[in-house]
Amino acid sequence: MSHLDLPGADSVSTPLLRIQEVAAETGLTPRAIRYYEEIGLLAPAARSGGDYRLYDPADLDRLRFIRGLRDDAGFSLSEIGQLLEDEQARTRNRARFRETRDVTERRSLVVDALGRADRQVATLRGKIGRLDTMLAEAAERRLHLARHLADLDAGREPAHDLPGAE
Amino acid sequence: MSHLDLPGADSVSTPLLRIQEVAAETGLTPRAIRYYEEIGLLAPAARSGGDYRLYDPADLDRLRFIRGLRDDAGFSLSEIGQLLEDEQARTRNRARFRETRDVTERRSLVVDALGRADRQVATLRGKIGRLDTMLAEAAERRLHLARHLADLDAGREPAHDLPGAE
DNA sequence: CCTAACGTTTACGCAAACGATAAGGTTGGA
DNA sequence: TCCAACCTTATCGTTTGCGTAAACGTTAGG
Repeated sequence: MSHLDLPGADSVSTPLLRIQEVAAETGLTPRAIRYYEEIGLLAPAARSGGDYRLYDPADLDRLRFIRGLRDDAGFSLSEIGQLLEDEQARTRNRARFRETRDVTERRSLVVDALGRADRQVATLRGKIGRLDTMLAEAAERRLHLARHLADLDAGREPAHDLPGAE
Repeated sequence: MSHLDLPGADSVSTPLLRIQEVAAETGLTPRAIRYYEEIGLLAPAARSGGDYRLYDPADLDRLRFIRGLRDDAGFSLSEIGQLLEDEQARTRNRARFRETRDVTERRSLVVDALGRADRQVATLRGKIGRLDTMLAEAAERRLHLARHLADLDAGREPAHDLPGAE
């Protein structure tokens, strides 16, 4: 949606990709991509005459997003589904927003979107917070060890505590 | 290890718990706990005469740790196994450290531990970093929405951008 | 027109991480 | 001593997230 796509200008719009190219591009397997479709995580932008799945750049983004959530954040596909539904609702809301002039409806659309954004933020903050706690513990252990090593290398005996002590 | 446990003072040491109490305490199910034992994530501290599994406070910590990694960080049980092995190695190293006076060996033990700590830190930082990116995006969307809502409530038309625009 | 490479649907297979149930032994209190 | 509540091992079932083949249609090039 970064630039205009004139209706009917299919020939110059975007080069639709077939599933294997998409797979290579996203690092997913064709099977995984079809599976994601099966469980409702994405709809391929189009189908060819021979019923081949055809994907546009937006689909690629979506798939990369899914992969990120799966690999990086460790979310389950159903959790990812939730996040994507929010994303979709957001898009629908934007469209609806532009269609109406009714201030009340506009407001409620924005409020709705805000609620979903809050939920996403809260979800992510929760995970990050818990990971931060774990990181802090690990970092502190590391620091103790580094200090101790410095002491050893300076020929000192550890004046402070033992390595790994909390 | 916060206070002394005299050797041979079994009667007053710690109240060993049976699996269901452990389950209630940790939020895991008995089945899950047995399964974790099955795949080598923990060894119950003891068994009763009738072969009941008996757990001590350290086991509880370990189980809570496992649950945290699983639920909060989304690690697989095999990844958790790796982290726990590191933890174990760390404990062994501390013991070995206290047993030796050889400065060279002591140094190598500390270096070893430091390497493991670094790996843990790096792993966690990676995950947190990727989550932070996602959080930033979500937070920015939220901000746009909040601003827009404020505009609407002030009776203004949005002077800046549309809701949800990047 | 032929065919290699790619796609389709359908279906079965598999590892992970348990849940559920069966058949039986243990514990601890009335 | 007896029973309810708890435990044991063992086995099978379930969900998730795909891999892998079968049987067949599509596309694009020579």
